[in-house]
Amino acid sequence: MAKITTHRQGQARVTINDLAAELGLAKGTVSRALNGYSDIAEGTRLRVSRAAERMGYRPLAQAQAIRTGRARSLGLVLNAGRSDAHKPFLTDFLDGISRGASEESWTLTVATAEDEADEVTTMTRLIAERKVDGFILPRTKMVDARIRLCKSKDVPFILYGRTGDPEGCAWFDICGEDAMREAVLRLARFGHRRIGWIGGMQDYAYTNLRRGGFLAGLAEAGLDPDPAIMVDGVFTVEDGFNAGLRLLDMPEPPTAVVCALDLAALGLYRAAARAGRRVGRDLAVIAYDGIPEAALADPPLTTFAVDTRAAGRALAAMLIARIRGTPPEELRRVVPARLIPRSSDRLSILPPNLPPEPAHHPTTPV
Amino acid sequence: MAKITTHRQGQARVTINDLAAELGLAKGTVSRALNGYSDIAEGTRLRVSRAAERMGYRPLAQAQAIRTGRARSLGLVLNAGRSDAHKPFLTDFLDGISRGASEESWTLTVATAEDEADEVTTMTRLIAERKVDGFILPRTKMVDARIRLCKSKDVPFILYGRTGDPEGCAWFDICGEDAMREAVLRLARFGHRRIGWIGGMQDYAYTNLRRGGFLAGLAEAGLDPDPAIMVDGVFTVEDGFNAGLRLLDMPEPPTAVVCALDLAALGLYRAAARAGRRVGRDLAVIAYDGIPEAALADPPLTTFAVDTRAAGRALAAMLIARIRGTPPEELRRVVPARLIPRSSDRLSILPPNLPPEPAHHPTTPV
DNA sequence: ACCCTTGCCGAAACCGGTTTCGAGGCAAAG
DNA sequence: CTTTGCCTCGAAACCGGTTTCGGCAAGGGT
Repeated sequence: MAKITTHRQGQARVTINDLAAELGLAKGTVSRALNGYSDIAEGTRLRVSRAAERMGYRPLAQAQAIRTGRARSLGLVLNAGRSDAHKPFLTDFLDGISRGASEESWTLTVATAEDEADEVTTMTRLIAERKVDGFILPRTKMVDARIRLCKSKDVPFILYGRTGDPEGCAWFDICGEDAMREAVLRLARFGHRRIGWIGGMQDYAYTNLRRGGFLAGLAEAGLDPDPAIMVDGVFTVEDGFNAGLRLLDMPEPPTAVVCALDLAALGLYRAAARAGRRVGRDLAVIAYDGIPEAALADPPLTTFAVDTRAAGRALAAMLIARIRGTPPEELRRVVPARLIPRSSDRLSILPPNLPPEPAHHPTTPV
Repeated sequence: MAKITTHRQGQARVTINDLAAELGLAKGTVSRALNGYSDIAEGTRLRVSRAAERMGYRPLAQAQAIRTGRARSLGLVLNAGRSDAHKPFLTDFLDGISRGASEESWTLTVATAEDEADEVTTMTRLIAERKVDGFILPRTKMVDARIRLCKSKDVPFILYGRTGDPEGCAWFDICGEDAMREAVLRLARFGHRRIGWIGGMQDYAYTNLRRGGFLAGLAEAGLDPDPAIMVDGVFTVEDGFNAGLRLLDMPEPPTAVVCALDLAALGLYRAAARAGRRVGRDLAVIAYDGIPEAALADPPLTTFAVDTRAAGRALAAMLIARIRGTPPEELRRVVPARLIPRSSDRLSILPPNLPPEPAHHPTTPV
C-alpha cells in the first residue's frame, strides 16, 4: 500500500509522491508524464495518467504555482463605489467568466474597490501576492489607471471594452458604435429627420465609440448633427430624466432619440411624460444594453442586447491565452450587439414634420 | 546590494531570501519574526518588520499555502442556474465579503454552477486543488447537499441562512421570522383581521422560518390562521401574480397580505390591479428583502431591508475565524431586519370590515 | 566492432516559504 | 567555579510540485 501523506487530521490527499511510489517511478518522471513532456515514453505516460485517474490525484494548485509562477487564477476587481450599471448583468458576467475559467481548470478571484485609486491598490496587492495571473478589466476608460498598472508591472490583462491607446492591449468588446449607427439609420428609415442623442459618462471608452456611431449614422442618412439636441454625461435614470427634459424643452425638439444606455432611456420616458409627450406615440426611442427592465417598460423599449455571459466566457478564454503567451494583437475581438425590436421606436401618432411611415421593413438584425 | 531573484523577465520580486540576506539573518529567523513567534528578540523583530516594510516584501501566498495548508482564500459558489432573487444584492454581497476578507489579507474565489449537483462538483474541485480554505454557503436549504459535502470532507464553512440540522454548522442570518411577526402585528394594529400570506420556495430554510414568524404574529394578535388565504412556493413576480389572483379571488379575501419576498409583492400589485383592487387603497401589503424596485413601486412598498453588504462582511470574518479554529457553536449570529415603512400598508379607503385606523403610532423599528 | 545519436528515465536542484531541532551565549542558581 | 536554564538564532528538513542535467541502454551508421 502506498504511503498516504495526511495533512489535516483524517484527511487524505494523494500527492505526486504517492503516485510515484505506487508506480515505482521518480516523482519528476511522473510530473513530466502528466505535463506532456516529449521525453516520456508513450506507454509510461499512459500508465501514469491512468494511475492518476484511478487514485484521484489532483495537483495542488499552489504547489505548482510556486515553481511555474502561475496561480491558474483570473483576477476581477469590481468597482462597488458607484452604483454600477452592470449590476443586473453581474451574475451572468461572473457565470461566463467562471465557466470559461473552469474549462481550463482555472479559477476566478474577485475583489472589490470603492474608487479608482482603491482599484489600483487592490490590484497591486493581488499582484504582489501573486494571487492572480492576470486581470479582466471591465468598464475601461479612455485613459485607465488599471491598464497603466498592468503594463508597468508586466502582468497580463484583457479589456472588456476598448481604450485610448491600444498599444499592448488585448480586448473583447461589443460593437456599440455599429448599434448606434444602425439605430439612427433605422429611425431615419421611419422618416425621422431630427434625431436626438443622450450619451454616457465622458471618461468611459464606450461613450466616445457610441457617440461616434451615432454621428456616423447621421452622416450616412444625410442628416446634419445638431449639438443642441445632444446631451452627454448621463449615467443614471435620474440623469436621463434631466437630459430628456432638456431635449424636449428645445424650441425644435427631436422626434426621436437614441440613448447610449437603457437607464437613460428609462429617465427619458419620465421626462416625456412630464413634457406631455409619450414614447411610442409621438416620440421614438432606441437604446442600448438590454437590461430586463427595458422589456417591462411602457411601452417596451427597443434596444440592443448584449450577451454578457458569452462576453465573460470569451474574456476568460482570451485572458488565459494571453497569459500563456499569445501576443495581445491577436487577441482583439469585437462582436455585434443584437437588436431587440420592441415598440418604443414605432410611432402611433406622427409628429407634423414626419412623413407617413414607409412600408414595414422586416426588422433588420445585424 | 542584495541579490534579487527575478521571476518573469524584468520583474523583481522581493523574496524572503533577499530580506534575510539584506539583514544578515537566516531566512527561518526572518519568517518567524514576521509571524510573531515568541523565540525572536523584540529588537530583531522590529528590525525585520521595518526592513520588510522598506523593501516592500509581501510573502507569496501560494508558497505559504503549501506548507501551512492555508490558501488564505474564501470560496463562494453561486448558483447561476435559476434566476436568483439575490441578483440585485450580488454586488453588495461580494463587496461585503471581499472587504471582510481583505481586512485579513484573504481573497475571495468565486465560481458558478447551474444546479445543485453542479455546485457540489465545483466545490469538490476547489477542495481537491486546495484553492479555498472554506466556503460561504448562501441560500441554505433545509437539507443541503453542500453542507453534507463540507462535513464529509471536513472543510470549514459558514451558512448565510440556517438549516435543518444545525449540528456542526456556523451561520449568520437575518431574522426573517421576527420581521414577519412584526409585519402581522403592525397590520393587526391597523385593524386588519384577515391577513393573507404569500411565502417562498419550500426547500429554502428561510421559507419555514418566515412562515413560522407569520403564524407566531397571528397567534400573538389573537387571530386564527386560515390556510385558504396562505400560498407558498412563490419565487418570481410571475408566481406572485398567480398567488395574488388566488388570494383575491376568495369569497372572503384578505384585507392585508404579508409577503415573504418583495418579488412576490410586486406580482401581487399586478394581481390586485387585475382584480379591481389597489394596494395602498383597499389592500395593505408588507414584504421582505428591500430590493430597490420596492421603493419605485406604486405605491412604494413597505418592506424589511437587509444590509447585504454588512452580511457579507460578517460572513467573511466569521468564516476566517472558523478556519482558524473557532468552534462552530461560537459562530452563530442572527441580526434583525430593518423595517422601511412606506405607503403600501396604510389604506386610504377602508374595506367594510375594517375599523377606522387607530391613532398613528410612530413606526416601530425593531 | 566502434562511435554517435536518440529515447527514456532517475537524481537532485529549485521555487519561496514554514517549522523543527539544536547549539551558543549569558544570567541566575547552586 | 560549575551547573542549569532561558533566550535567541542558525541550519536544515519539509511542503508538493517543476525543471535541469546527466547517465544508461538501444539503435543506426560506418
